[in-house]
Amino acid sequence: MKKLTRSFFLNPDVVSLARALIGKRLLSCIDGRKTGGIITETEAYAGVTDKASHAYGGRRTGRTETMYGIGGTAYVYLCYGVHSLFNIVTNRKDIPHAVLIRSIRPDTGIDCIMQRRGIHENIPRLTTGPGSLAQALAIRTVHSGTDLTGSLIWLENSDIPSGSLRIIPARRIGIDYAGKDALKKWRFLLADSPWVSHPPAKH
DNA sequence: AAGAGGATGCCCT
DNA sequence: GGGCATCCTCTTC
Repeated sequence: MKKLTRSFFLNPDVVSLARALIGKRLLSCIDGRKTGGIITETEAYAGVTDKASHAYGGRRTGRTETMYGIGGTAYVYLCYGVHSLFNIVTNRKDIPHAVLIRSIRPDTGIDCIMQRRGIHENIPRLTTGPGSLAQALAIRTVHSGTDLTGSLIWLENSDIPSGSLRIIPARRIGIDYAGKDALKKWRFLLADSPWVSHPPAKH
């Protein structure tokens, strides 16, 4: 299947891009093993104007520096001292937009993923939630700055017709400190998929 | 130089 | 629904 190229990641609308990533495939070939699957859950982080973003107000530190690079770069950081969280930097250089990939449905290297996760069945817990997903694909903080048009971590189109995808917007997770921005529905989920970390409330 | 806390996950009740 | 693991990054002194 066809690898996504630079132009895809340069979209200036990070919220649209987060939605467009649902149904694409995320792959890694790390430690000699190819693993990946269909993206089922994402969150948009809109840089300097988004209180939930690490780059809010133009913050620029050693950690966040990669967010200021060109779209199609990985931004990986450690959360709670335990979990690596994988983001895709978007937009042109110096605009620190990013999309957090929260969940995938695995379709490649499932045995390897089960081994890395210490789980011996193919169940949603394997690759849902950003920390679990990064562990499944062996993505660690050393991979921050990786070029996503290369051959270590990359994205592909899937064979799912994009018109057939039902996508649900929802509030982002774990950003209660972000005031009004915490209410924005900038998380996107594949409808009715069990491969998501926080299913939306039902009515 | 030191301390607080975080875009989480897992296990317990 | 609550506690805790675990450590890096950033802020402040």
